[in-house]
Amino acid sequence: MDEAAGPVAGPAETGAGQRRRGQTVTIRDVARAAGVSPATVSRVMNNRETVAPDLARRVQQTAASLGYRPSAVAQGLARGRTGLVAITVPDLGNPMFQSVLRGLSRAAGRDGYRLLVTDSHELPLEELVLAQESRLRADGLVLCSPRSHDRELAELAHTIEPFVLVNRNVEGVGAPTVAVDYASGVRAVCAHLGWLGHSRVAYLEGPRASVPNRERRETLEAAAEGRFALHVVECGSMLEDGFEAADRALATGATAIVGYNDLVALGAQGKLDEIGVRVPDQVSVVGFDDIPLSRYTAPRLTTVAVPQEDLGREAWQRLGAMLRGEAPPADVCFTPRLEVRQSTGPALR
Amino acid sequence: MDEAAGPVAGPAETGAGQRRRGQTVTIRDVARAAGVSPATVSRVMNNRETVAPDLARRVQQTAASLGYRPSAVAQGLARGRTGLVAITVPDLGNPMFQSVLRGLSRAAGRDGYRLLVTDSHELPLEELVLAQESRLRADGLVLCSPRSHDRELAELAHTIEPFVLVNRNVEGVGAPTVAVDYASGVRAVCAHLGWLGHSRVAYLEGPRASVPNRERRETLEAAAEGRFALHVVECGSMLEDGFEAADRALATGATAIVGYNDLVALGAQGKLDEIGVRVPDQVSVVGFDDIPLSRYTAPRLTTVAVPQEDLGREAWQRLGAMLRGEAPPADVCFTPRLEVRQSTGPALR
DNA sequence: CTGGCGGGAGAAATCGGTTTCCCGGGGGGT
DNA sequence: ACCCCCCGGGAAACCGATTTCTCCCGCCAG
Repeated sequence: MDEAAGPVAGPAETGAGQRRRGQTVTIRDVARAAGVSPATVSRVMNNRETVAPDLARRVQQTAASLGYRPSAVAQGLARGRTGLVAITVPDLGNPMFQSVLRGLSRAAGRDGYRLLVTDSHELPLEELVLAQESRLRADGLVLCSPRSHDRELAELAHTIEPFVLVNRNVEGVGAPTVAVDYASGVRAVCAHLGWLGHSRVAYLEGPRASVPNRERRETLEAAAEGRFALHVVECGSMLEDGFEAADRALATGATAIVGYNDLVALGAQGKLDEIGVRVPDQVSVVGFDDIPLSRYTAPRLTTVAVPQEDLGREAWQRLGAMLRGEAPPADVCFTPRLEVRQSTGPALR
Repeated sequence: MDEAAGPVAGPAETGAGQRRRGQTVTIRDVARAAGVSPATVSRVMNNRETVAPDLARRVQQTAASLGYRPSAVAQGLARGRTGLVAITVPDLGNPMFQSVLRGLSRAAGRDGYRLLVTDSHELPLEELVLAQESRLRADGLVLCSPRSHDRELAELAHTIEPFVLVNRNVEGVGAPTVAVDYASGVRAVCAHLGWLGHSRVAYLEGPRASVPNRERRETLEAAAEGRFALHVVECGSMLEDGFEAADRALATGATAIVGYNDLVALGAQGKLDEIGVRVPDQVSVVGFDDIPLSRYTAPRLTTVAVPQEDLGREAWQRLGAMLRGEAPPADVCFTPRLEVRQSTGPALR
């Protein structure tokens, strides 16, 4: 229990620095202890070249010995930038968004920005409020797959600028956009299932507020026309939702189940396994996103692969540019790739 | 109602409130427009009772019509609190930490705090630097399963206070702690495997820097004494690591594989499936954490279940108390529960 | 009628840095 | 030898709020 064995403390305790309130060391304390002005300390801390080398060294030593660490908040106020990027996602528990997060985190981190993460819990109403609030504490915002209505988003757009939209296009909003052409993914799925001879397909529908969901459903409906019967089953976006919806999907007589996302598909697959329905022998299953786990389940999941980390990275390219006052790169739209694995097979006749 | 009492400063200056730099509406703009002092605007915005009702209303209307939104940064500086909590995790991609995050986010959110999330990418060296940096922008910190050495952590503890430790005990650090008694979990696993007749067990080891890993390994080694042969296989903390380590685990002749966590266990299970080794008929698999997916894989994973969201919630209880200046509740240590599912079975002789 | 009391609101200090402005001095050019 | 320019560094304004201190005014009691 060696208590005060402080290896750091050392030469502090100079008669100068009496703390007013807390024991935070301010720039003024350092200035006084080093016998210079706060301005000089600031210059030294920011590596301005206009300070004489020996003076700079002295200030640095003083700062170090006092354990001075500049207040990020005060810097934020003075500089007019916080060094934070806010990101709002519908569900932090979804690996898809985690990957986007990671991509963003890596890219922004390289430029010295940190992430302020907000989970809107799939609630369209809270979403924009949370986004606004986060934006207030950050320099920019990434709105990931927002569930809000176009109109509200457009109305409040000016309150969250600068921001980037990921996984969603909104008419009348001038924000840079990073999107995915899910429709082409859906068509690939249909072609694949058609080739395998499936004639009854069930779609496990995502949250009603989700725009990607609507897009997937509508594209499925359009592609199904004259090729196979499509049954839309209410579901959700999480594992449990898929698990519970599987029964209803089977009840439609479908031989192939398309999940709103991989979580839902895997949840359904779990249920099928539990009730002894073999995948893909009896029923095929398809997901969206290609979350890392899809590669490791048994059977491995056939899914529409989205370049998740790229989404985050591209988002930062645009947001970062705006923060630097540059024009952001043009909007980008990724074309997903159908990753055929083992959860799909010939239709059972 | 003396509206015209000319406190509106700018007589000659074309009366317009010209913005110096950006077009941010400040409290002074509102004050000028409403014909009051900034102090009064501040009082109104913070619902202080000492303002006459009609004046308050007028100020509110002015603020609204100008679209005034107080700067969170300036408030942070003036109030001495930012309303942010920082949390540092080794790997955001691990569902285990996501659940902790969610628990923390919910609990802290109820008290009006937002989360600043930092991923240390399993790098012990960066970890504390990142933590310090985050702490600077937040009012408190939650260090989740830190990989750093006890000594460094103890040395730097004062730079990140107030903070709470999750999933780790550190000698000589006065921080409140929320822990899990993994040792008892490990013993439960051993009892379970022993009962099933396993005599050769492989442990897929996590990151070297992970303290829970060391604890699990050592407890396993101790419990194995005289009961079964234990082979420690180098692995990691992610799906791919488990996938790649599975072969080496099999090569030891083990009939049961214990993964460092669920991801590793599931990765290994994926490999076993791929090479045609049946689980649990030929080999049993056990994980740690009980991430949501473990319930849905085929076969469903036997795992040591940790109350993940509770960890986050309890962490906030302690941090929140400290931020309020109260004494934090006593340290807590959860006892995990062995969740026996389908990935474990009798040993193949 | 007057002193005391209290509530409402403004002036100014403060929070902890950054940055502009300005001044004194040394060096170089003519 | 003189003048100008440049450079290092201090004083002070500023960023946008909060909060203390103070003042003014009206009301009530003596």
